[in-house]
Amino acid sequence: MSERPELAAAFNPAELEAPLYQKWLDAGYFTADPKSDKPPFTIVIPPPNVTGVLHIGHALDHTLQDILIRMKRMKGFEALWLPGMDHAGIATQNVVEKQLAAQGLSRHDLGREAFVKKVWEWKNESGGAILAQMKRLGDSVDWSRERFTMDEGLSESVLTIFKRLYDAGLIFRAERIINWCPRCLTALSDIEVEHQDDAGEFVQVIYGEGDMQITVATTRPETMLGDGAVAVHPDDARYKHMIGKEVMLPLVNRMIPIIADELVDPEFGTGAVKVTAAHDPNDFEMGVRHNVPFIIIMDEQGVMRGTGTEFDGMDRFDARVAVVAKLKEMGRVPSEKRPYIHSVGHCSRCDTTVEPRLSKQWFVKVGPLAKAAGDAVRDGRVKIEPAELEPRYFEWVDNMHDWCISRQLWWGHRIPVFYGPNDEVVVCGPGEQPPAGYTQDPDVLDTWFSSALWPFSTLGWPADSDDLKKFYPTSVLVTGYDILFFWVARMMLFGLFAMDGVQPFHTIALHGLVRDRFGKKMSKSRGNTVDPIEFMDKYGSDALRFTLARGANPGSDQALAEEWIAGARNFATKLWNASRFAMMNGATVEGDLPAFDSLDDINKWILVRFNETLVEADSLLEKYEFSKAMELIYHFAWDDLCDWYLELSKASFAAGGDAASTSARVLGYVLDNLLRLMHPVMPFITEALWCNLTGQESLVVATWPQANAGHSNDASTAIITDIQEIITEIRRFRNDQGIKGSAKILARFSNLGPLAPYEAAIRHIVRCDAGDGTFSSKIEVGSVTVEFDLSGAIDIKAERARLTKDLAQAEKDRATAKVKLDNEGFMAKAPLEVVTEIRERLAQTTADIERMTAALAALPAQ
RNA sequence: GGGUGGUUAGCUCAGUGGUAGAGCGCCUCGUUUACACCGAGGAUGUCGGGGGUUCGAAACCCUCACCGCCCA
Repeated sequence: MSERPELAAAFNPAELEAPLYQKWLDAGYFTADPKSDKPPFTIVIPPPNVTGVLHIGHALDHTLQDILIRMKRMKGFEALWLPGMDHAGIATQNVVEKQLAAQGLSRHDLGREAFVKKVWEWKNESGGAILAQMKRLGDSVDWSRERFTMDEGLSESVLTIFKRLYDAGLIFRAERIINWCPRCLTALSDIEVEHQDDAGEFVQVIYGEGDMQITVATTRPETMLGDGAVAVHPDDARYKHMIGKEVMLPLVNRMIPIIADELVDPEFGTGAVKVTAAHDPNDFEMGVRHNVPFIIIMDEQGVMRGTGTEFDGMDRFDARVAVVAKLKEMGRVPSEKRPYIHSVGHCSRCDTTVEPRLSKQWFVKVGPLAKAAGDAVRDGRVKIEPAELEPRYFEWVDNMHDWCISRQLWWGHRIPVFYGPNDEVVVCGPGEQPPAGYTQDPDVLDTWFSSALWPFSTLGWPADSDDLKKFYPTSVLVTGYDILFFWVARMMLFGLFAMDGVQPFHTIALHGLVRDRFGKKMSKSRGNTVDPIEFMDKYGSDALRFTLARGANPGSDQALAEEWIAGARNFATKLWNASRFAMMNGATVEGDLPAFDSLDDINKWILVRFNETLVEADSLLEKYEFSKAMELIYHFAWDDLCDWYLELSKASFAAGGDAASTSARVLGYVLDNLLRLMHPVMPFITEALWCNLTGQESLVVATWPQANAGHSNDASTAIITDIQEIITEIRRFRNDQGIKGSAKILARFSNLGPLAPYEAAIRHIVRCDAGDGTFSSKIEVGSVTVEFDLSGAIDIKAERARLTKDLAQAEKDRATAKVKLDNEGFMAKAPLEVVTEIRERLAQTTADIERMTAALAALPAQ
């Protein structure tokens, strides 16, 4: 056996992790080679915001990706995990604007060019804090390929796709109702708007004079100043006679028509709604249909303008109060409901109430693109895991609205559109120049526009690069279901278009959100957020990773509590100590593994159990069933290996000789392969242990464990199960009798049968010596009898209680079995193996009852 | 309003037709030379309510109730 450095007595992740990561970097293990003969396996990281820090959701997302990448790397794939960051338009601009504000400056004081320069400076100095944190977590990303959505290559991709879409008629400019954030002063796409239930008001207002009066109901009374009509349902008997006539709009004193439109719900409110075509998406639609004027009554900041009333200059919410007060004075408010809980849109970046606003913006015409994106999933080219989330995807891509892509910001990809003196429009692709005298559109593109190109822009597109040829389409996209629409669907839209119908990924593996210990959503306002860095400091990255992987059932949220992570740390410690023990006893990978048939049942059994665990866990990991795979591995390592195999082997290790060296070789094999299997989820501790065990350089580039068909279906499993049962019964007996754990007692075994070779192992575990004595009490397990010499000190009361309890359970079980077997329907229709099983149960419980009844009778009365 | 997921042990969750499971927590015992970040033993559930299908239902169907998420 070769010399190996002794393992530290205690597992100390804090000391272990950073040097190991550096070692991996230095060795270049994470760098993928496009010229390799190996089949590719590619994941592009969901690019975190350049402003971001690692939160627990990233930790989950990255852990799952790293598990897949590390596993595939070991399986012989050319594994590429491509890292990078998103420029995060609004978020980043906000950060820098805040810094300026601290100096009393706005971005306008600097001017556009200087401001953008400032943002770049900020990015270079303070951006990307998350990258160092990813190293802490152990992400095996290829740092040589790190990308940024604003870098040169990606900017070229943006220009290229913009022009192609424009030329294909899929990008257009139009005046439409868009979501406007009066604080960020920019347009937002539908999905940048979060709907919350807010406490508002629901006010009825009487429009008109004399005979021509109609009462409308609204949650936004201030917008009445911009009303162009009143709408009712065409079949509404209450209002049929008024359709086509005009009413007086109060406060403004303008005559507006009453129109009929199917969109109006006669059941809702008064059945009559005001139509503010420039400030509400539904009203806009009706406005278009009925030629209602589009009257803009607010400026960009949500201040009332141009109504020609006393309300001009008031903030929209102040105006709401003032308008209602005035209408009340006039006796025009017959009813008012407050609070009225209804859904209101908020800016996803700053939470300001969104203002629908008529505005000229650039849009992507999503119809044909979304159709292709839907079809790619429908025809199976792209799989969504878990499949239960497919309906959500379809619901969205099949009903997608045109995508507003222009943003009134300075930080981002500037829209490559130039306007001539007579409103000519020229779109410039990469390297193209506009005609002299043309001016560029001042707006930038939605951040998600460049993110949508991520799976191929990062690989060199539009150039036909080696990377693109080797690594596209990517293998799997791993992300939270919360950005299925923001990001995933958009990559499908653009990927299929740009890559001539080749999908950006084969599989979309969706995970859920990390929630607090009670399953509540984490939020700063609730104060229930957790910091993954803190957990890594305290328990190690492996523990955090294992916890998150163990909680990750496909597509569903997971609760997380600090104790769970402590538990995973305990598991790591267990693994450490078991490995130390194994190596103290000479566990080795040197020499051939002895022939399976030559082994005793204990060694056969652990090989069979490992093989089952490997096959099953491997298949689960391939199906993105991380939680179930972790559960299997955890129980194999802790229960089978530590609690049973190591304990059962102690006797032979203590005895030394051939048996000990055989077990040392088997143990070396199991440990070697278990560490390989666990490496993707716990890379640090497994690396440390495995290198120590095998003397090899690194587990990162070791091969994945091979299943061994020969290690299966063996009678050893039944024998070990019997041994476990006997040991458990003896332990129960000792416990019931109040015998101290360390105390050795005399025992005599009879009828051990095939278990006879393991008597020493059993005795060692349950601390029962052989020898002459007075064997006054006994237990029976199956056909085996164990008699004890308790020097007459048996606790009869405890023994009777135990037997009585077990007897009751056995009688209950027998009754259940009997009912089934007496049931003609069951006997006629149940499958044979089920009937056989119940018959066996009946026989077993009957025998148990007989035995326990006799044992009870034999107990001295007391 | 449309869609969708859920309701199983104190808590968080597995369990898609054949005697109810895990982790954590709880109780008892324990300084047995890997590990107290441990070991051994134990307690705890008419599987949300009601109906149905079936020899057999936590699981399949219907219905009700209550939670959640997405979209409008």
